[in-house]
Amino acid sequence: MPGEVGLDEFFKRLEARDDLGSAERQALRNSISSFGHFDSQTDMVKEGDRPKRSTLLLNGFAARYKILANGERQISAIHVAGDFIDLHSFPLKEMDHSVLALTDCEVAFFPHSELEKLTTAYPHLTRMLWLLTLLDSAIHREWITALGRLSAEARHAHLMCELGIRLEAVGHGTRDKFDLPITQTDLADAMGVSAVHENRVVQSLRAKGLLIWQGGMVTLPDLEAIYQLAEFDVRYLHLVKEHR
Amino acid sequence: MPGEVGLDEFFKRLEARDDLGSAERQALRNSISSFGHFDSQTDMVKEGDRPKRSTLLLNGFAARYKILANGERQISAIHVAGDFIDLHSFPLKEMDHSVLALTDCEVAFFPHSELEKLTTAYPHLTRMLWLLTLLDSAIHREWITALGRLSAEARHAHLMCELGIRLEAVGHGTRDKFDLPITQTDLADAMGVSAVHENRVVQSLRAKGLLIWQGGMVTLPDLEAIYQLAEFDVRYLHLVKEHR
DNA sequence: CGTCAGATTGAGCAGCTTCAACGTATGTGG
DNA sequence: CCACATACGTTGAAGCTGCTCAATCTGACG
Repeated sequence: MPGEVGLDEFFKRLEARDDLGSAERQALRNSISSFGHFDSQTDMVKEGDRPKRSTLLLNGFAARYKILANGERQISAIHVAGDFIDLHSFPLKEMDHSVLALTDCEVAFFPHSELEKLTTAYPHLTRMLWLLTLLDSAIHREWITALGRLSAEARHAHLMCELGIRLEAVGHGTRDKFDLPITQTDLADAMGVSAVHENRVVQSLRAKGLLIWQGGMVTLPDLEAIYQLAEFDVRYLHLVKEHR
Repeated sequence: MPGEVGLDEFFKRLEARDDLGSAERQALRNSISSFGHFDSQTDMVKEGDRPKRSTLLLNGFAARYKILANGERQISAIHVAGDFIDLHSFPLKEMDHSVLALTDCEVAFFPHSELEKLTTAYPHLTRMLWLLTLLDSAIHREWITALGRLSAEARHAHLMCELGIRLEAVGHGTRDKFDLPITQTDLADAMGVSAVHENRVVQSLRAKGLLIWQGGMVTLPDLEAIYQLAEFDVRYLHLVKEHR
């Protein structure tokens, strides 16, 4: 495992929703077969793959995406440190989309055979892993709402709000200031707009004093205002610790 | 339980992905606390609710939705017979969206206490329930792609293709002919367009000979053509039986 | 200093929206 | 059995959001 990254973000993400026992934590650690690295802009898994392991993102940013007939790309999820990028491939078996490293990424691999053992021996841990995939699902629904009914500007604002909270929850920055070393072109493919329009959206948010974004660092100077513009309600991220 | 509905659709939906043992089937049956009915256009669960049970749709159509600040509605999922409408509330605890009965609905209730027992005693069954929520997730991703990158016409076509397959898989009609007793206004809120435009989309698909929709019955006269228009690839529904 | 990826700008166009009206089928009360 | 109400579908016209194409700018890097 690279010296500077570990499971801290992953455990923080889990413990934000429910306590883990030390046996559970150890069982998770023991389920890791190896660690790895992906260069920026390389595929971590591909549509049609049948992974024998799931990949936990320790550091960096990744995106799930599909390519359309005309070559356009739609990003359906952006993943940060502490997220599994393909835990769903454990029950689902076949990937129905690809996952791209948006930056250099450090990862840990969990063989499905080990995950299956976990589901037999640790029911509560199983529900916690299930929960992680349900959080992805909740975020998907929020994106659907944003894509269907919000303007591109509100949608971009919404994503900034979401990433701030998600990154803060794993100790990477704060809800109003965090690293986001990815391009406007990548964001455009998540927002369902052209790169040109995405740029106009960013400029409009800047002009309104709601977004500072330079050198891969995002600052949201007026959280209350951007939350209102984005109709952002943090509850869909389920950051409440309780028995799961 | 009403005489005309049962768990057939649910078991078909599961068995399309993996075999169930008779003990597992029985355990599922025994987990039902009661049956119920919802009138069309009533909420089955509401955003903010903390359900103590999950609801399996035995018959009818339901939709997950969120309401926006300006009163607009976005539907993020359409559920058919055999679908759990809120299985995710078991690990997630709090509903981050509401679910509406689009038609009269017959349901079965599974108390979370019973589901928790299942996750302790039946690891494989637990993974199958997990799988069901992952199928919802896969559909969410497909909707995100459609909302972000397809025209309203292709998007509507895509939904027709999807519903055909999903309904066929539970024995309600065939992929090219099935009941869909819901309004264009409801569909518009799923497609992320205005009711007026949704109507124009429907007419355009009719004019192209790809859609017949009258009296709540959908026929897709040229499956190959509509699949191509919609860029529909059935694989995201994971209708493959294998060890999960 | 040249190169290249990414960001920015302008201009014209297409898809979808809004508003408003009208059509059509079904049901209900007098 | 008619008068009316209601829900849903359909149509037209004007306007805005976001698109495409094409060019230009900027900063990082070899």
